[in-house]
Amino acid sequence: MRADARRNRDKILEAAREVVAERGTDVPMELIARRAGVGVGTLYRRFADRSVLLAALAEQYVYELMDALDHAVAAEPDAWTAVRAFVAHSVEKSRGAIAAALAGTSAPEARQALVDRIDELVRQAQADGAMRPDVGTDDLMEVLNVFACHPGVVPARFLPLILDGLRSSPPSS
Amino acid sequence: MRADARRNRDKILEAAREVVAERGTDVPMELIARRAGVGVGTLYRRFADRSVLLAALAEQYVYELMDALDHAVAAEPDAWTAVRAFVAHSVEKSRGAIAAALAGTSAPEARQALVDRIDELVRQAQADGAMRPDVGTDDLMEVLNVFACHPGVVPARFLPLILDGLRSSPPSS
DNA sequence: CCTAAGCGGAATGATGTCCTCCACTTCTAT
DNA sequence: ATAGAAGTGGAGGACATCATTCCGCTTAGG
Repeated sequence: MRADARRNRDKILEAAREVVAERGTDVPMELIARRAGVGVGTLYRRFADRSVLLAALAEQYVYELMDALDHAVAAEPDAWTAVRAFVAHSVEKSRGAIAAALAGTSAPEARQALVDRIDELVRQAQADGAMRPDVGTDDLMEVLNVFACHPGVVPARFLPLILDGLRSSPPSS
Repeated sequence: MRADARRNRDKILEAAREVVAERGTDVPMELIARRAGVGVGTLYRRFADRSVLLAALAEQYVYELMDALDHAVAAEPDAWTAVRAFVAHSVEKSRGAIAAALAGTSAPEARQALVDRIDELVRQAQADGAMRPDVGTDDLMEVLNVFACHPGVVPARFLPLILDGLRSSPPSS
């Protein structure tokens, strides 16, 4: 593969990440191409069609999220703090792409591994008594997904509210 | 206006409410017509185009939300409890249509009146010390909007979490 | 029973998007 | 330096989706 081709491929993936994050997975291909500064022809040369491009994105994301999780766990001995850090990082960093990564049909085994690891951490946080026992990893994923699919909301503003809602023993009224 | 025509008009509005709630405001007109059990021709006879239909929906909703608010306030002496009741009712009852009602461009004065009344209640709840002082009516509206625009989430599951996050003095970690 | 009001849904035309194709450009190995 | 393989851009064909119109038929209701 020629060096310039590789560069373009990277630019396309980066552009796709941005545009998908902003406008969802069914954004016109031409927008992605333009954002990457290439023609649609080039895009299609690298990714046979939209689904292939999204699959590549998804795979990239799953691995990145896995890394982020590892870092959070390594940096924070407390499970709940790690969950917070991971969620905050993921939402801030990836936005819409999370949807593609988690809800898409690509790389199912890697995705499952990620979900399993998150689940482990969630159970720990619950065992520590820091997180409500009546919400699970699925709920966490759903929250991520809402942020992912709803570009309008400002994560910095709402994430703390939602994370507070996930904590244990809020005043009961 | 003939009696059958009036009936059809009502069926169309009801169908539009359902379909818009499920799939958003840019749902195909034919779907609305089919759900109502009429032909598209009939739909267009009553509502000149999509924007007119949405405006009618929006107006209807704003008044309904206003009613719901009145009821919540009348039934609950406590402001925060009333906020909870109102939000829960609105989300459960209207879903996507809230978006049309609150974000749309129709009936701006009625909408403003509604927002003002909600704001009043929120301030009261905050003055009572039941609701975080660092979130306002705008945030509440945004939450409604997220539920409205994201048909995938189950309100019964997530609303309590979010409302808990809006409450005062959650444990601080 | 007459007729104005109403009705359904095929037809039309406007948009918007995917993806192909090919004449032209750029790399890079020799 | 240069051949030619690899890469590129973007116009355009094919297609799908919808909004809206139109008109021959049906029906309410006086």
